[in-house]
Amino acid sequence: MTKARTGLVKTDKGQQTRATILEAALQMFRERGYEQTTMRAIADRAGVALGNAYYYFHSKEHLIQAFYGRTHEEHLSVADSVLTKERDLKARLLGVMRAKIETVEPYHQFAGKLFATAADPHSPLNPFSDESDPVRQESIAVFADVVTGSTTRVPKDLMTELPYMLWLYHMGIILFWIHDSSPHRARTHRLIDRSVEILVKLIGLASNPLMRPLRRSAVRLMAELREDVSS
Amino acid sequence: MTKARTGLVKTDKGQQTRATILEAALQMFRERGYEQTTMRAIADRAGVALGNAYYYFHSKEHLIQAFYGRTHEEHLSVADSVLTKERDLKARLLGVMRAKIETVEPYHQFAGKLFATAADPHSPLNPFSDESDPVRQESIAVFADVVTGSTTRVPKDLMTELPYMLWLYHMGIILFWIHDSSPHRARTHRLIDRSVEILVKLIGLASNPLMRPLRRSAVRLMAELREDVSS
DNA sequence: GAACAATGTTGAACCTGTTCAAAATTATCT
DNA sequence: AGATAATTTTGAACAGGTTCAACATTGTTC
Repeated sequence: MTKARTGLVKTDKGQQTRATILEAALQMFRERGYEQTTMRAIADRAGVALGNAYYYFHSKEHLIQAFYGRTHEEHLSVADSVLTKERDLKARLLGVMRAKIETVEPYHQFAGKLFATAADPHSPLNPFSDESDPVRQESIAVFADVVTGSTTRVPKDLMTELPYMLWLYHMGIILFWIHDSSPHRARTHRLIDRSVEILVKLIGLASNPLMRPLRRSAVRLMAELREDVSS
Repeated sequence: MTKARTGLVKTDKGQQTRATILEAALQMFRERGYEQTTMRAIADRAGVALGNAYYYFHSKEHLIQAFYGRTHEEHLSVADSVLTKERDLKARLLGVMRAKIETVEPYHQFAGKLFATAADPHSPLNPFSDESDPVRQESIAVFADVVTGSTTRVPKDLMTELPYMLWLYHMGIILFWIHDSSPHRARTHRLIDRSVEILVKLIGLASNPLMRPLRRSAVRLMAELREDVSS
């Protein structure tokens, strides 16, 4: 049903051209933002014809997806180095979240457009879409690791859903970050600090027997949420 | 800083033309979706020249804003009738949420694009932007009413932030609804049922002295979130 | 190496959102 | 009414994303 993978590359030369175009695009996106960067300009800087850019990227939006994958990989590696060092849940979550923000910072200016495109359910960039499933799964796996690799014990039923919950939480933070125009993104950092603290408290509380009914409803709710997404 | 109000209307005739164009637009959006509807087609159906549509709506996106305002008003009135009948917090919140979904249902098909546009921080449609402030404030006021008009007592510090929290929650539900392709939007309705139940439980728990520290951090977090938005 | 197929590249043409100067209409004033 | 100003309407022109048929290059087969 969904489109084929972006870009038809069968040759080394093809690979090379594709990379050149992507490089040109990301560079210009950083320099003058998404809107201001014209497909013609990208092709020019890459030294290819306009049509050639479309041979490798079905649309201007698909260039965003490439960016997506790139920062994602970067985040994976930075997050990984945090997760091998720390055992404390709070430190782990904090580290991963900070890594995310830092990874993505150079693109703050055009991240808005990115997210906007991504919000459209018909867009392949949509974080809930089939097409972004691989990236999403990896992302969720990171949050699973955050919890399982920590010293905090989590009730089994919650453990099933917690990674996805944290992923959603992290999407919320990204949303805030996009709107954050404070110097050095200070507010986002403060928000992360505070929200992580609360989350960790909540996760701690979750084991309390008093919390059981609430926890169960929350878990069931999440399960349903996920079901909808993947169907 | 921000643009003047959409559409410069000084005359009855102007008002009339504006309405005709908006009507044509919404109708076509419903029929074939946002993307498929061309500004030229809208102008045609409204029986005016292309440029004239732009005289009343600065851009195609601004037509969405008009739609926004319209469903908003409709929701206000439906919600109001619920809030005068019911005293029980759960029933009130449930009623308001269901009213929202029903109001917005006819536009499900192009709501995706709507939300996508809205997600861009530079867009005037952005629900956090100055330009949508009036609508947002009214919306938040509804949720304030939901709580204060109910029989449930809420700690004062929480009460300050709760309406905004509920508004955010409602945005989340809308986001889910947009992605919901189940028949009759069954999943969204189930999600509302379950999440409202949880929320009401949580609000009940919030008065518990044990919850005080957590509640306080949550409130402070929210206050900060809002601050960022309005600055 | 010649013939053929697969892959990559080109640029003109198309579509649609948007702008704008000029024209038409309507309101206001004397 | 006539003159003048304000408002509304027009359509041509522009810009940038996208498509596509033709051309060029590279790989494969005999």
